[in-house]
Amino acid sequence: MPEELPAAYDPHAAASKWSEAWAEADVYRADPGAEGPAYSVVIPPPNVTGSLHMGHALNNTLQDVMVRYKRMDGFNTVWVPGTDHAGIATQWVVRRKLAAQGIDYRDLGRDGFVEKVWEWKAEAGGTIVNQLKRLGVSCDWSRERFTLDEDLQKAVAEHFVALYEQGLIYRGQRLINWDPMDQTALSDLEVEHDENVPSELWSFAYPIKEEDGGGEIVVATTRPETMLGDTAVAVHPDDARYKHLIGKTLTHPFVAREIPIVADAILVDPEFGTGAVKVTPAHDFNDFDVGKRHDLPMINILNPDGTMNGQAGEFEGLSVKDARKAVKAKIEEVGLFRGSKAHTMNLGRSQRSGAVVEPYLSTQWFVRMKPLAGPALAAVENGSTRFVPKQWENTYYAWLRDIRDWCISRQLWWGHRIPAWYCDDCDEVVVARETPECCPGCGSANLRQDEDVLDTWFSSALWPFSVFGWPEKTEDLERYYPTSVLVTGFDIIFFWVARMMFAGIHFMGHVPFSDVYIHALVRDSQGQKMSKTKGNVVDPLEVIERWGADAFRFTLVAFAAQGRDVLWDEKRVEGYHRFTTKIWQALRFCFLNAEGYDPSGPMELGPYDRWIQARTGAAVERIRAALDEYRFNEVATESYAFVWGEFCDWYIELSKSTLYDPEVPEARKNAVKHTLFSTMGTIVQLLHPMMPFFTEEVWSRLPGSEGWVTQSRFPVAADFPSDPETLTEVAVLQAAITEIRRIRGEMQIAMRKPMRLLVGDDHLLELLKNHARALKENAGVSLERLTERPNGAATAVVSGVECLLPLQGVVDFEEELRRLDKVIAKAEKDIIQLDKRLKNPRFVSKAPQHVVDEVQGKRDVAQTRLETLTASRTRIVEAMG
RNA sequence: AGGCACGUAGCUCAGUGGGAGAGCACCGCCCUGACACGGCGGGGGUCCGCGGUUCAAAUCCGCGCGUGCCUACCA
Repeated sequence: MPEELPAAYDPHAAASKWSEAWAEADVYRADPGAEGPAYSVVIPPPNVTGSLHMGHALNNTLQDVMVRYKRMDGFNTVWVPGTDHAGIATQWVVRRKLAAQGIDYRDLGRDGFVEKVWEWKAEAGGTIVNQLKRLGVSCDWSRERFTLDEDLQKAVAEHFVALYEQGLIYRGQRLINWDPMDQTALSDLEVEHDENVPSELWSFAYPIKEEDGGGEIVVATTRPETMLGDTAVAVHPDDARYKHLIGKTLTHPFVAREIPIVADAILVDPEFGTGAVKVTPAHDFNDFDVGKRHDLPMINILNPDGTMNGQAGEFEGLSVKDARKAVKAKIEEVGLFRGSKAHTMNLGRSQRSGAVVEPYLSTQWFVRMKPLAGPALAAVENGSTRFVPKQWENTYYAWLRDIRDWCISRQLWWGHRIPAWYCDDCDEVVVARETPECCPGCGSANLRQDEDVLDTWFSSALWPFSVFGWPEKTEDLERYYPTSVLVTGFDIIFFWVARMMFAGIHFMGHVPFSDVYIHALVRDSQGQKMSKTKGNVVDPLEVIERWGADAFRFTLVAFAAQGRDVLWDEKRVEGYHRFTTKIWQALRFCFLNAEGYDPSGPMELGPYDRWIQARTGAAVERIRAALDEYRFNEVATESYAFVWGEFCDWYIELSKSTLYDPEVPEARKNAVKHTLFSTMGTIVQLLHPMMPFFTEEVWSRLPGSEGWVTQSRFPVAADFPSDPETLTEVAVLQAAITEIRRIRGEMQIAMRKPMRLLVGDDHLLELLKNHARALKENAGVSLERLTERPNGAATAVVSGVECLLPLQGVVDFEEELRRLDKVIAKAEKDIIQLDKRLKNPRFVSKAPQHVVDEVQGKRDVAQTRLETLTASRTRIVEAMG
């Protein structure tokens, strides 16, 4: 061996060695001035305080595969990494941390708290970045961004102010989703719905005023406490039961209020419940609309913390839960209770805190979505951006077509402060990029900035261009926007993808990415979503610890079939770890046989060398095609099949017959040695996007390899000459070897027992003669011309030609008889099946000619085979007497 | 309620109109000079069910059953 080759690959040593080397040489730093078409990718920024989970690992591995491939393929490639400030999530984490130290975050005040968050960010923010690095991602770390970086804050301010100036952002009092635990507004998307929550449909009566004829009207509700905020009861205008009551007045039993009975065909389904609906405009989205239609008062009965406020009268101060109990008790006490029945319903909860979300009347900032959604919709419809797999386009369409205005203000301290100021001395609202000195309305200096921050996704929407310096016109922005592909999970198509689309189109005049690759969720092997509460979370770093990043990444790629969830199974990682071992062993083989290798010496390619070259070209083509179409699982399985199934199983084995043959001239041997090394080189190039550390380690040891594999040129199929004749010839050889091995296997004849292969057909004999040594070494047979039929022989049919393996003294004839009966049965079955089609006149007349010919050809082959085998059987029987 | 996926070997999954595939698991033989983390060979499947289109269906269409996910204001 020309140099010391360790017995096994050490993934951890290689990982640290190569990540340091690459970082030191700065090989992944993008240069906008360099040549090549741009290929740019921005990372979906993980939460800055988060840690790497399987979703991140999958997401970033797939991006890295594409980025490394394109970089090797001559593109001017940039992959911008970064992290997200993740408003609610991060605030929540720090709040809890402080609470654990006995500190109430509110005591710190806004500035003090924000300072604590920055401290935490400094401490924890590096975690996920370092974990990503361990995964081996080839990000340009010099371009790392954080969504709260100063220049990104500028971008967000620009975004907000510009939309405001264009009338696309407004401030208004609306019913919004309120999280009483975090005490902040949420967008519709941040509310998750628990399905089929058991509940009760509880009925009570509102007394009709005496002057209006007295009596009562019964309503049903799942939230009795909201009756404190009722300002009407609605019935269907056509409902005969209630028609006469429309316009009558009801007396509220607990608060000094009279409420009307109104007719509303939109809200009321006469079939449901009693057909009469209590209306609480300030605490229910439907009722809010009813309130607007009928100009009803909107009475807010809740405090921000979810307790009842002064409007609730005697119930003030109670939590929703307690108020519900108390209201029910009181209604029963005054005799208005009218029954209850079980009911299941959906319950909205805060995605983050889990608190039951209350529809809540409040003044917030909103983005007017309709004008922005239109172009974002059109861009996908007209193909400017395509989703892979395509089915996700429907999801995207559905949401944008039915979009509602986006509530972007959050009552948090951590995030982008809303660039709006209110004048204390007049009603002026100032929305500005820079802090205004004084009120433009009255000149007062008493300006207060809005206390709230913006929805985190409001800044994420800008990510594909803010990371490149927008709103400044930078060289990066010019060169790398729009980006090439966005790789992300389907769970944030609405949150993020759609919003980047309209922001990109609106501000940059161009979609932010041409492709959106949507990958699946990583689940456990039972198909369950991984979650801490279920305890089925797999930590990617532990997997890397056990098997190395290369095998781990390869597994993720192999699992990433389009449109299917990844059901994690660590056995697969073990399998792909063995794959690296296998390649390592192949490398050892190369070195063990490298003696006398002269890269510049004379070379004469043999058939096996030409064969593996042609096969390599075919593999390159398939792997490139799979990469180009994001068929990641095929990239992995095609590579695996080629390396193991063709290079190791066949080429290396066949090469031995050349290398170990003293008759073969040196030039042929030199060509084999060269082909071994050069094919190893191609293999690690093909595998590099998936297994960066391993391939760099192998590459570094290959004689003649220059530089780093990560900077080498991705293989091109055209560089590998196709050679149909050799392909056919070797295929015949493989068929012969396989056939003989099967006979040996089935008849339990060990390889070390030599056998003779008798071939009568001249053409086949000539062909096989060229491979006599390969036959000897791989099938344990010596080749002879068939002159006289031996007494009792096994029959191998190779490309339609009968070949005999004399069994005299090797095996019991009974064995061969049993084997023959089996293969004869198979041949008969084949013929019956093929005949079924050929004897069908409609098949012969209607199917394309080439298909008919193909079937006929197969039938002929099977027929010959059957006849040969039957004849052999007869002879065996005769030989046995 | 609507929408979208999915249902193929024991397990995890490829396979979108021409005789059912891979990996793992299983069985048999083999420690042959890269590799036993290996080699060679083998068994195993009403392609969820029913109907239809077609010369031909795992593949296209319809209905049904099952599973998962997304969206939705039924009080």
